[in-house]
Amino acid sequence: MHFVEVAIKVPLQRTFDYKVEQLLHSPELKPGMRVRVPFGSQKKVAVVLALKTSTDVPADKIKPIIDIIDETPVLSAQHLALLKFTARYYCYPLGETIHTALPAALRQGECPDKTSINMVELTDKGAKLPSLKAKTQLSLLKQLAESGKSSVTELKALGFTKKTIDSLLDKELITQFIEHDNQWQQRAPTVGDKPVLNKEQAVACTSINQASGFTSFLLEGVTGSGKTEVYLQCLEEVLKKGQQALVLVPEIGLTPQTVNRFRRRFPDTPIMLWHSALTDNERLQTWRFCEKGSCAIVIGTRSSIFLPFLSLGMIIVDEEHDSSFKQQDTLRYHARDLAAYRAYQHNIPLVLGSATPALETLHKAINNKYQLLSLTERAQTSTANQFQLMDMKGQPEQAGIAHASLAYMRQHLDRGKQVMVFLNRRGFSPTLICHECGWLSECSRCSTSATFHKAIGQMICHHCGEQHQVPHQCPDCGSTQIFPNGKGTEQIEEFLTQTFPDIPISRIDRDSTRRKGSLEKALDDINQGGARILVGTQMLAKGHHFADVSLVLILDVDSGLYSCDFRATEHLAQLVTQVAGRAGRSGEPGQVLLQTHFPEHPLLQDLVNNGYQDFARYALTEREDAQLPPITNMAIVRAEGHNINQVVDFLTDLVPVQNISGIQLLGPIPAPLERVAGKYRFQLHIQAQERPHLHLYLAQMVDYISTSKLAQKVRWSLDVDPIDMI
DNA sequence: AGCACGCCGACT
DNA sequence: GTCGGCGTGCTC
Repeated sequence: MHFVEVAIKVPLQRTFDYKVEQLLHSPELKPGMRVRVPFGSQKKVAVVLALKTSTDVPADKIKPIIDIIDETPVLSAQHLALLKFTARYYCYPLGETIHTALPAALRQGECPDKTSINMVELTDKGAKLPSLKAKTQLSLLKQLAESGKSSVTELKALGFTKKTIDSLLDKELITQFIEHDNQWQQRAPTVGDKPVLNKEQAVACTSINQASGFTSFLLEGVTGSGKTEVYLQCLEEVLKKGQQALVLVPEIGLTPQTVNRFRRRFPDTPIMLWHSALTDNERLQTWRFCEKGSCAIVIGTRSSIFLPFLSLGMIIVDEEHDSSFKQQDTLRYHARDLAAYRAYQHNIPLVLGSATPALETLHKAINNKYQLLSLTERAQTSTANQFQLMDMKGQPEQAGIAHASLAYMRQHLDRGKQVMVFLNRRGFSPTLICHECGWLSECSRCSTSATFHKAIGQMICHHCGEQHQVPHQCPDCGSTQIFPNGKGTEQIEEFLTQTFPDIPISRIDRDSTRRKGSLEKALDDINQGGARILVGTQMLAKGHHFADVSLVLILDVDSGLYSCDFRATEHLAQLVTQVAGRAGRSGEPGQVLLQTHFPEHPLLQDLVNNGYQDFARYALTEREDAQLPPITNMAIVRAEGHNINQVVDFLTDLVPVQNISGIQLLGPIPAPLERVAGKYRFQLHIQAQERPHLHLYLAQMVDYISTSKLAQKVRWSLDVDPIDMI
């Protein structure tokens, strides 16, 4: 008699055994294959973890598998090991972990093997970029001129229609061909034009290329220092060895410009993209191409860390500090940290690149776990910025902008430059206040305010989305004297429109870019010089290049200085540095103004005078003193429910699970937003000097929770290595 | 998480 | 009489 141990997608910290009755007649059953099994009263797809000749399950309980789905495993032994590690590290059920890693098409039943892709490229006629009346057709030609070739699905993702493609095919400006999954013969790549590296870049490339086996590098390079060029030249060596590479990028980092740069460098190398907008079929296709070795480079967001590779030669994580690498629900994995495990597994180099490395990464570099490579020279086109702290104490101001700041804005605008104003709060004002009785607009379901959106005349809660009409009168005292309280981007835009009536202004935030394609349109407009003042939130900070911006004004620096989240200053410094990187790219130095009431704050002083590199090292010593991550290791148990007592009781019950040495517990404490969408939220912080202690404790705790009756009354989740406290 | 089983209230 | 409410317990 033969048995199999399988993982099933159920929220249980255990696996299940089945018997296999006619093993002789079935094709060779191997770990990583999917089987169909009876489960309770239902049928489910399960993944085989191991074959065994005995089981602890009593004979009257064990059932036979129904059938075998795959002829070859969907998960290799190594891949299975990665997923087992992930499940254990994040204390998440293995079946659910496998479920999140697999593309939807492989989650249930058999699926057709998609092995070919429809591609298009320019014909000789098309390469001359003839003038066309149709604008979209012309821009498609331009895109192809940039990228070399492109799959039809990718073009559709960029907003081109089948009609546009068809008419270009009719005109014989482009031609269509099929790329099969065996077309990449793992041969030496054709390499496009490449610049000569400066000394630091060359040192970085040599170090990475000479690495034998698993080595982690932190490529710490200021904006404009040419990190991407280092990636490209390292990738070239990987391709020459006939190996594949994975390039992880932040969610907003997957722009056509980035991708085109890779395509132009390696014109005949299959490069595929992986991001949330792919359809199930496209995901399956990319998955298959990767596992067969038919795709050489994947550029992908967080979840591409779970792709299978035939012979992975390198993993690159660009902007490794970016928080989008950490999944914030269900399986709360960090793609950068899993990348480290994968690189170790495959015995290959890992390259983490950032101008503003996370303190976690820097800590490892300082302790020689990662090899530090610094790029300090800026390329010709960019110059170092001048930082200036604008002391707001006693300053006359309007709409939160100091008069002195306005004077600077005018100077830069008079010189024909663009100005960027940055405020991390959308809407007109975060609250409305009653002048008579002090009433504040609050969300009825959350412990937070309802934000005033003037343009659409609505009050909106930014946490639960609840929306209602703007009140004419105070709901408490009936007064009509109710006013906006505090500033949002909408208000800044309104004020600047009045102050600079002749200057076109563009506002970029989640509200102004809701419509598909509107962000691209706005960015285009800015780069054409159509808008001269840019007002925006986070969205403005990342990735986009604005050559003519010479002044950056950051309005709400102080909110990051005194926050309950110990990572707030780190994030503020990263943001300031990234925003500042948007200025001064056209040759002359940019100016960066930080408005603050605390100009003497040591962290601000350090950041402004010595830059992020220095700031980060100082911030690490603060974490050391406070015994916070990354010096110590942390996990948070979060719980929420409509009944506050059930939530608190659940967490309180966890505290004395076991006294394990080296564990500190804090809580239950209310979450920074105690009530969201009518639910109460509390958390328990767990900290340990030693990681093994933490994991021992967590494993035991999760085990205990599975037997706890109190757990059934609340929604709970465990966050290992949390990056924010919410 | 599903789903079945089970034990109480209001309906044709 | 029975339809259906959701509390409790189990899934190899």
